[in-house]
Amino acid sequence: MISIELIRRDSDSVREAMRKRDYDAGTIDRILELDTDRRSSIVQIDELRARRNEVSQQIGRLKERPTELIEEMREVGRRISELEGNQRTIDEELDNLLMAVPNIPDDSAPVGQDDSANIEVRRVGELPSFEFEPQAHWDIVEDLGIADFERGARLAGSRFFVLKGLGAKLQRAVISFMLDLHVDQHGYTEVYLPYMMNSATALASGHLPGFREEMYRDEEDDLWLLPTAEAAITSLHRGEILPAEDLPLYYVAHTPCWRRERTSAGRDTRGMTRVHQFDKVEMYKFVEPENSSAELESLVAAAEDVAKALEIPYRILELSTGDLASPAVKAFDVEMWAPGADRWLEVSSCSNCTDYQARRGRVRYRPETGARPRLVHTLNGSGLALPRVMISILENYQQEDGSVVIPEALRQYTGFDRIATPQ
RNA sequence: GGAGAGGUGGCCGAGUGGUUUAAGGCGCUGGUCUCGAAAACCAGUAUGGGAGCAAUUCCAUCGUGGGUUCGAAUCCCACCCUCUCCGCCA
Repeated sequence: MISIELIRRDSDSVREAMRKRDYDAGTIDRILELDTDRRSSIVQIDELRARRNEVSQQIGRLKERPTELIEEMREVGRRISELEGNQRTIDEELDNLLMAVPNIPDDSAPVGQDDSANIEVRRVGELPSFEFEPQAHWDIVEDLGIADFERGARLAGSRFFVLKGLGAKLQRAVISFMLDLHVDQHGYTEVYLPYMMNSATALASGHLPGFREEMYRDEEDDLWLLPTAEAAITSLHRGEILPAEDLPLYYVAHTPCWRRERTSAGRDTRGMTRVHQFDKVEMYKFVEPENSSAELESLVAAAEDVAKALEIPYRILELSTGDLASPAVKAFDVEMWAPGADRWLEVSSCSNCTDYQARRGRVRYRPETGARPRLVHTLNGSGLALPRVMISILENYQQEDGSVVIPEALRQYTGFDRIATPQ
C-alpha cells in the first residue's frame, strides 16, 4: 500500500507512476474523492461523539436522571450510528482501492510495458559447448529415472512431479547448500515457517488481493498455501515496533511454494520448468529506509553467489516498470543458462518493496528512544528456486555417456559426485 | 474435538455500569543532588486518525468484531489466541 498522504500531496506523480506500470490511473481520482468524504465524515462523527462524551459525564454526576438530556443523547447516538455505517462503506471501498494500487517504481527502473523492456545488466560465466547434442532435462531425468512426471500427475494432476533416488537427494543437498551459504556467508538467520497462511498475512505481503487467483486456498479454515515464503516472512514482525538496533534483519527460509499457474496455462508444459509445487530458498530483509537501495545490491549478490558457487553461467536482468511485482519499486532477476532447452531460466527475482509491505503489515521501528515509529523497508529475493536450479545443473553438467557430474560445491552435501546409473 | 481458567499500557498488576482524563509498581528518558556513580527526590514516558500556520485540541483503541445503554475495560453475542485437564494422534 502506498501512503494516502502521498496521493493527496502529489497525485500527478502518482498517476504518472501508475501509467508507467500500465495500471489504471483512474482509481487515483476515486481514492481522492473517497478520502475527502472520509475526512468530512470523521469531523462530523467526532464532533457528535465529543458532545455525547461530555453530556454523558455530566449525567453521571447528577443525582437525578434528566430525561430531556437523555432523550437528546439517544438521538445523537442514532445519528452517530447512521454516520458510522456510512463511513464503514467509504472505508471499505477506500481500503479495497488502496490495497490494489501498486508501489511507485523507482526513478532508475527502466520504463516499459512488459518483460521485453527488461535490461540485461551483466552476464557471468562462459556458456558451455558440448561435443555432443546436449539433452533437455526432461530427457535426462527420464533416462536416469530421477524424476517422474506421469506419477506426479497420477497423484495430484498435471504439472506435479515426483523426484526419486539420487534425484530427490540432489534436491535436498542443493537446499542445504543454499541455506548454509546464506547463513554462513551473508549473515542470514534460518527460519522454518508454516506452509500455510491466513488472509491477514496474504494481505500484508500484497498477495491479496492481486495474487488471489494464483493461490491455492482452504476456504474452510481461511488458509492459503504459500505461493512464496516471502508472504509469510513479511508477517513475522507484523504489528511490531522494532528497536533500531535490531535492524537490519536478514531471514532465509526453505519452503515449498504452490501456484495455480492459471495465467500461464499452456506455457512450459514439459518437464519441471513451471509446476504447481516447487521448493525455494527465500531471502528476506527488514531494513532502515535509507539503506534499502544498497541492501538490494547485496541481496542480488547473495543470489548470484549460489550460481557462482555452482559454476553455472547466469545473467542479471533489471525489470522494467511493467514487469515489476506490485509491491516492488525496483527488481533484478537472476537467470541461469539451460543448454539442453537452449534458454535462460529465471531462478531468482530480487525486489526492493520499500515501505509497501511494511505499511500493510504495520512493521515499524523506532529510530531512537522517544522518537516516533517509522515504517521499515522490506526486500525479498529467491536464493534460489529449486527445480530450475536442478534443471541447470542437469543440463550444464551432463556427459556424453548420459551421466551427470555433481558440481564440486555440492559434493559434501550429496555424498556422491555423479549420477550415472538409472534409479 | 470436550470441560475449565484467562487475554488490561514496554513489563507486572488493580479495576464488574458514571470524577478511570485506566490506580499502583517496575522499566525507560530527562532533571536535582554528586568529583563521578548508586540511592533518594522531581518531571516525563502508548498507538492510530481528524481539525489547525501553530500553540493546541478532539476522536478511537483494555484480544478482535458486533450489540445493549445517555454512558462499557466492566453487561450480552460471535470469533481468535494462551494455559490446565480429558480425548485423539506423528
